[in-house]
Amino acid sequence: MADRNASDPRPVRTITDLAKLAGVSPGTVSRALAGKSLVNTKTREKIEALAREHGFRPNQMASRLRRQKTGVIGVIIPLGHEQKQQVSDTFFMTLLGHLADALTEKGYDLMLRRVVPASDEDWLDPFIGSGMIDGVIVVGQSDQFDHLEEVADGYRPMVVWGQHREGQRHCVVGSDNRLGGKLAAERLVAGGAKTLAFVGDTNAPEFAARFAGAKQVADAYGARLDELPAHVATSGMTTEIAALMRRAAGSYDGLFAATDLLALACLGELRKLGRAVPEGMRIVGFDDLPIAQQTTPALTTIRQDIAGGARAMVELLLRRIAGENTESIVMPPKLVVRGTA
Amino acid sequence: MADRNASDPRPVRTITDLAKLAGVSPGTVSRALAGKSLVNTKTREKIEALAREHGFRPNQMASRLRRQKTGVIGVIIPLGHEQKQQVSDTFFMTLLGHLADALTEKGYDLMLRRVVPASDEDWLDPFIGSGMIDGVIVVGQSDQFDHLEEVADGYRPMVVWGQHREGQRHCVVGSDNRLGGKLAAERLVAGGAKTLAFVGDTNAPEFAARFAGAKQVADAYGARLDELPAHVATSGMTTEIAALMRRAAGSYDGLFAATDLLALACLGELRKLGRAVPEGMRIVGFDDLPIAQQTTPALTTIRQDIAGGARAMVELLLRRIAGENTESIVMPPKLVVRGTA
DNA sequence: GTGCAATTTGCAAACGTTTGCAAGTTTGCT
DNA sequence: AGCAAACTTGCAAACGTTTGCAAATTGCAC
Repeated sequence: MADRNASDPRPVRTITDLAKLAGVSPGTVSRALAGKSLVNTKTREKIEALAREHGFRPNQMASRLRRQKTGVIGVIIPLGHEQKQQVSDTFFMTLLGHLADALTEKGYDLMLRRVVPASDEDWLDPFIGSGMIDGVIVVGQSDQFDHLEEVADGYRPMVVWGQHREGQRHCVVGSDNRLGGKLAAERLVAGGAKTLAFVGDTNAPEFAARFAGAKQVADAYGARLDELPAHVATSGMTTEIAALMRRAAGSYDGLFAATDLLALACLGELRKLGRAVPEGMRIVGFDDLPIAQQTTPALTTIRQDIAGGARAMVELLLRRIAGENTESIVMPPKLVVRGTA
Repeated sequence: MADRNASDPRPVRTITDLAKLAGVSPGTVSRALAGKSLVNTKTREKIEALAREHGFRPNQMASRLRRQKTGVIGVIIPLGHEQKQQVSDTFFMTLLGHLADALTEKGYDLMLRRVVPASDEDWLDPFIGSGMIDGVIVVGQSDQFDHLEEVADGYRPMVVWGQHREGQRHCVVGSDNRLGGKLAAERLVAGGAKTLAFVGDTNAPEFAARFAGAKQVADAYGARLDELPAHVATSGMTTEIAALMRRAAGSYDGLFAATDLLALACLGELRKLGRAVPEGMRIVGFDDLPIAQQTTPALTTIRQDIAGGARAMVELLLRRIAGENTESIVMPPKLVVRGTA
């Protein structure tokens, strides 16, 4: 408590202050605090003690400027043109949580930015060129596939979460959405469903792939698969789904929802309409968010390994920062059978 | 496209490079790019054009060091001692989303850090003292109330989300949890419930206040209110709640869950046990997360204004950074009546 | 043309670290 | 003792900006 109180006449702010106090040069203090082996154990201990006593921390801004390395990874979330689309999208937020953990573990800090590409052509470059971050993770491709390709040509340390396309140039990590779609459709068909509907907006590449996979299976089994465009915006989603379900309840016996959240909404609406699940309507979701276990009946869904994906993105990014060239990673999703299909 | 391609032999990296190109001094370039009025319109335009052409952005690290201002706000999420407690806690994540929006709007960047105070005594100071952030927002008090008080004495630009206690020294924004608890209990009692249980861990100050409020009402109406300690960890929560509900189903006719997520779990388990809601058991949650609308029956709950809270925190923090002294803000929650009570 | 104010610019000193190099010190060995 | 090798330390130059001050330029009125 000695010198730490607010009335301290001369707080120790810089490494030079501390050096004077310890009777050594700033350079030595720097080395001591950095834990380098070049400094005598006794002086190091003295300096460390002094630093602790005065609550001194070297200024990161200066350090990072000098070392030309920020120790910060930018995480940028492009929001679709539907303004507040994913304000609280559980999936992205969960991914973000895991990213934070993975980055912390590797000693990096995380700088978060949410942007609306539609309203700002130049959404990625200012972040990249700011000199504030060593690399960037883009969470979701939104409708910016081409722009990402372009940026990737000139900026190496970038990893994107999203859908992989043959021959693309930006490094991406994501699930095999097509496979996921197949698994979902297979499960529905296996349960006896013959007329299926895909609930979701196929403008997003991920969703389009899920639909394509399901379509392939449906065709193979001679089942029908229609597209029911629904938006993932949290507010208003309920009423949209309600209308959709009223129309759909009679026409289909199997639902493949692009997202657990959508599946959840469908489930709720169907129940209100008195339609039995899974007997009258089988449902498969996508993501396997924690809530999927909580519904009744619990949601049958396609599991994405979010934590694993986050770890993979971080690892890839660090390798890229180190100068390596990395391939994209496509992770296989898994069918999780519960009560709705 | 002229000089921007990768093969550019001498990229324009520093303000000095650009200065040479423009035939002026670095100082002038700096002033021009900063939009100061001290520079001739013609030279400014020339410099701006050049900057655009070469895709030049001044290095933020250097700028911030020099100006002693980072333009970054730290957001730190203390995780309870139950390690992965809120890995994907929807409430905190939603709050985070709104914080990101509010900060962006004010021209600040957001630096995210998640810490486990239990395993690291010194979780807040390194962030504060790093010189990387102009201020910090702490999302949730966890069990660190005293530590926050201590830090607040020496560090002004800090705002905390959490529970307000009479005479506390750190600036806090949060809901009137006690009032929320009262509203919940009142609703339960009004529906005819006589033996109530609070589901949640009262070690967290927020939850304790919710319990206290409910207790007060229960006492006033001569109803019973027991405490059912349950943890909010996402994994394992389901089984814990399952056990709890098996024991509770017979003994109570009203449940006040500390969180919508808990309420959801209870609802699911009770349904499995064949207990009718709300007829056999009335339930009130807390938060009013989007999912609360999706359950069947939809969840009656206590609504917190998350977006408003986020905006308030940011505004308060900026005022504090500017040197003002600010009072805490306690926001009144609202009862949202739906199907479970 | 001269004088004086108003504009524009350049100069150079910060901001607080890190680090290559060289000087200084200790240690170990003959 | 003497000398080389190993270990510690100090010095000073970066990192890329911003900004107070002074110098240079311009404009304007006399």
